Amino acid sequence: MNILKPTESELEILQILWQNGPSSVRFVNEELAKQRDIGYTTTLKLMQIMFEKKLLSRTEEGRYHLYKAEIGEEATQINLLEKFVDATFRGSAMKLVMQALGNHDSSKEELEEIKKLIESKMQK
Amino acid sequence: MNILKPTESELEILQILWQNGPSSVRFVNEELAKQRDIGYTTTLKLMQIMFEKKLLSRTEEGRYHLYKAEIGEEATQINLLEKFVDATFRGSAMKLVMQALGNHDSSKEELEEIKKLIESKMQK
DNA sequence: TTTTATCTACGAAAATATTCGTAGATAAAT
DNA sequence: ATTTATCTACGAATATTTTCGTAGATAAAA
Repeated sequence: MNILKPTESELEILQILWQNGPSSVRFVNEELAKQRDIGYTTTLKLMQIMFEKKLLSRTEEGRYHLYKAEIGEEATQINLLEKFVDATFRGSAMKLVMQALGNHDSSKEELEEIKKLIESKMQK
Repeated sequence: MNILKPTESELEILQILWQNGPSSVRFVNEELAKQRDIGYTTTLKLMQIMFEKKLLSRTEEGRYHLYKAEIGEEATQINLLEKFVDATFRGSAMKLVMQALGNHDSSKEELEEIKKLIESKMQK
């Protein structure tokens, strides 16, 4: 569907919408403001631009708008991951995985889950 | 040492220097030109800016300069990975690993290597 | 009904990143 | 020795992203 790469600010907004579902500008702005300084009209403008780009859709709910992410979280992650692996790890997803496993603590359950995935892939 | 986040163009240049060792602007430009349209003075300017930011160092070799990456490849990867995981996977490195494993083919040897790493982590 | 608060639309400033033209110096080629 | 090629430095134009002020509309409060 969408091949656009969201900017950093856009991704922040998408995250909030993915986590909370369709939301008003006011709500998104308040969430963003928890993380950093940002004015209401800044958030509004960003979301309007994203609407033009079709990254978001919106419905009129009385006087205000309810915005909804038009691109899926997982599809976007895959898309961005692809580009990130190319740019940072010269295309080697394995290098990235090793790096991520090496530098982030993870629970036994998570490791177990990954192990299972690997074993299933090794079958083939 | 360096906490700066290189831009996309800067990362491209760093990759070339990491792969080829200290290089002239001319060489870096030719490598970049293989990937996309870019003029010599554009590359020069980028590298001069990176020199100012201390991302690169340089030595005078006769009439021209030899540039060298001042930040390590692995340290940079770890740094960027950290930010990427936060921005794209809300901090869940495991999600990223699963996604990367799921969407990229990998050889039995590579999978074996990862499996070993996981097993060694599970010991603890 | 007048004031106050809250929303959208819009334009433009500010910040950041990328691109390139021009000038001056030096080496290489003719 | 003159021309040509190649290098650096520098400034500025472009492009992209982020930020916010202002104006107009409508609802809520006083």
